[in-house]
Amino acid sequence: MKLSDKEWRVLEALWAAPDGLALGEAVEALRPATGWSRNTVLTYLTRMEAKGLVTIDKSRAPHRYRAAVDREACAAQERRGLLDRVYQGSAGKLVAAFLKEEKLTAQEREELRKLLDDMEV
Amino acid sequence: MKLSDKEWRVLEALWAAPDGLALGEAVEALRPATGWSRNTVLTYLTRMEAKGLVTIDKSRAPHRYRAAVDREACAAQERRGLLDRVYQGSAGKLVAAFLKEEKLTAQEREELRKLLDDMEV
DNA sequence: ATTATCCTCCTACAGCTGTAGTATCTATGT
DNA sequence: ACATAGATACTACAGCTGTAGGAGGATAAT
Repeated sequence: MKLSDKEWRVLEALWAAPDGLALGEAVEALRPATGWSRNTVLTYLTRMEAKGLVTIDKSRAPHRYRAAVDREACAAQERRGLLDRVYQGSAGKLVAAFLKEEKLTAQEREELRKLLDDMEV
Repeated sequence: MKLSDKEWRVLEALWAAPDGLALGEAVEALRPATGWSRNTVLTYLTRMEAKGLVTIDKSRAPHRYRAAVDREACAAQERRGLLDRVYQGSAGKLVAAFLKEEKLTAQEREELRKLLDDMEV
């Protein structure tokens, strides 16, 4: 399932709330970054339920909205998408491109080196 | 400019042909991977011209279609999109995720190590 | 000249995405 | 009991995306 930019924002809000959110809470959480009206948020939530991205607990009011997909799984899909579309599956090229372009802290570099070492075996 | 999956395929075909392609050539290049009809290809090309992704040299027939955007620039945008959307801009996390997930050849690992070393300064 | 191919242009149409508005129902405060 | 604030459901509508079909002009082969 390919997520749009905006769907990511919705899911981020839900992932940040393990017990789910009521509509009002979701609106509060999303408004600062998006400026969406309450109804826009509701539309996203219901459409995303239809797609299996969100579950809605309707057993009491207000309904509670929860993410139905795992964040890391979604992240993995996005990574895979980029890898396949742009780098023909070559993780080496892709990682090299990131390293060339982005600044990393000394600590991050250390960690990455360790990861590379672990792959050695 | 956010590219769709299919637009990437079109651009890949054009990037592979520095002198541009005539429609028939583009169809040939794209058909195996996509199965698109000639008109579908033409629709992509003309829509993508409107978006500034493609240039069409109409000075003689058949027109020649060329990529109007740079592949590396597009790749950079895609990378940035993933980085911002999913990793809040933390290249370290993103690269770590790739390293954990993907297998790299010894040579790639060597090269990445060198990149990390170069960042040291 | 005729016919078979290309090529280009214009049009179409359904599904998805972004962004709501309206109407209705339901607690809640007074 | 009544007004108010939330919540939910239903509807809307424009723009983008995927995927062509048909018409008409240009070319090439016979």
